Amino acid sequence: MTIDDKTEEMLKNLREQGYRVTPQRETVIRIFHEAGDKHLSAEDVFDILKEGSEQISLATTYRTLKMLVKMNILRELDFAETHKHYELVDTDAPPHHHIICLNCNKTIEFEDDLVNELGKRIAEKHGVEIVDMQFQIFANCPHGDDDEKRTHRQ
Amino acid sequence: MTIDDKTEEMLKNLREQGYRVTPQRETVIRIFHEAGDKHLSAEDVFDILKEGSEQISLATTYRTLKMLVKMNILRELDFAETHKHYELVDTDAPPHHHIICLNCNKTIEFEDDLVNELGKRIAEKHGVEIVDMQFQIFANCPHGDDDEKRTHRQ
DNA sequence: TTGAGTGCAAATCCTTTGCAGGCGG
DNA sequence: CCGCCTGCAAAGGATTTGCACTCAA
Repeated sequence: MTIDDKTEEMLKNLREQGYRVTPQRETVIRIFHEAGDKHLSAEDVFDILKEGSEQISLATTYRTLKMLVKMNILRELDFAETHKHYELVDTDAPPHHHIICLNCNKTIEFEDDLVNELGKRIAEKHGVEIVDMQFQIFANCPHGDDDEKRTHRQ
Repeated sequence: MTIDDKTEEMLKNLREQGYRVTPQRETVIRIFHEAGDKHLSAEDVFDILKEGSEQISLATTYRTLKMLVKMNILRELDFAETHKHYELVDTDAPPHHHIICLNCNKTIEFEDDLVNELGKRIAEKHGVEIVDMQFQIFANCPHGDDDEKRTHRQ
C-alpha cells in the first residue's frame, strides 16, 4: 500500500467520523507517513511544513495533532522531555517500546511479545482495562557525547 | 528507621557532596518522606508548603526538586501529563512501575521482577548501559468517572 | 449556505532565570 | 567573611484559546 493510499484511507476515516478533510489535515498525515517510523514533535512537524509549500500555522498544527490522537491515528509519546512526540498508530502491529539514550537523546524502538504479554497479564491482575502501554528504558549507548547529557535524569 | 533518620541521612549526603543544608531543602525532603510513596508534582509540594508553617518560594521548590533529582534522592516520573511528578528513590528496592488510570488519573504502583529482568535483558541485547526503566500501563479502572476523562490520550 | 476549521495574536501553564539581599559553613 | 541559596518578579518555552474570516460539504 502506498503512502497516498494510506493517507487516503485515514482521510476517509476522518470524513466518516464527521470531521472535515482539509488540506492542512491531509498534509500533516502525509508528513507522518513520509517520516516513516520517526517520532515527530509539534515543532518538528511545523518545521517540515515551513520547508514545504504548504504553510500551516503552529496553532493548527497543535490542533491537528490533538485531533489525530483522539482519532487514534497518532500515538502520543512521553519521553522525559519538555515536549511531546507523536507517531503513527499501526493497528496491525503490536505496541512497541523505546530505549532512550540519555547521552545522545536518540531512541531505539523495539518490539517484544513478552513485554506485551506481561503488560496484559499485569493489567488483568489489577482488574483494569488496558488501553496502551509503554516500556521505556533509559540508558547510555556506547559512543555517547557527555557534552549533550540531559540534566533532568541523572 | 524513622522519617527523621532518613531525612537526616539524606542531608548528610548533601553536605558531603558540597551542597548546603538549608531549612528549605530539609523541609522538601521531609515532605516526600511524610508523603509515603505518593508521587508529588512541584505544585503539590508547594501547596503542602503553603499549608504548613515553612514558606518556600515556588522557584526554590523547583530548584530543590531539580537538585534532588541530580543527587539521585528523587526520581522524575513522566506520565502523559503537562507536568512532572517526583518520588523518593529507594536504592534498596527494585524499580517499580505504574498503571495510570485514564479516567480518574490515579496511579497504581507495582513491582514485577519479570519486568525488571526483561528490561535488563533487552538493554543488554541492544548493547546499552541501563540507567532506569519505567513500564507504564495506561488503562481504565472499573469505577471511573467519564467526566474527568483526559483528552490527550484517546 | 453554514458552521467546522483556520490564522493570528494574546493568553495560559509550567518552569527557569537575573538580580539583590540573606545565611550556612 | 565568602559565595551558595533564597525570594521576587520577569522571562521563557510549549501549548491553548478568543475572535473574525474562510472554505468543505
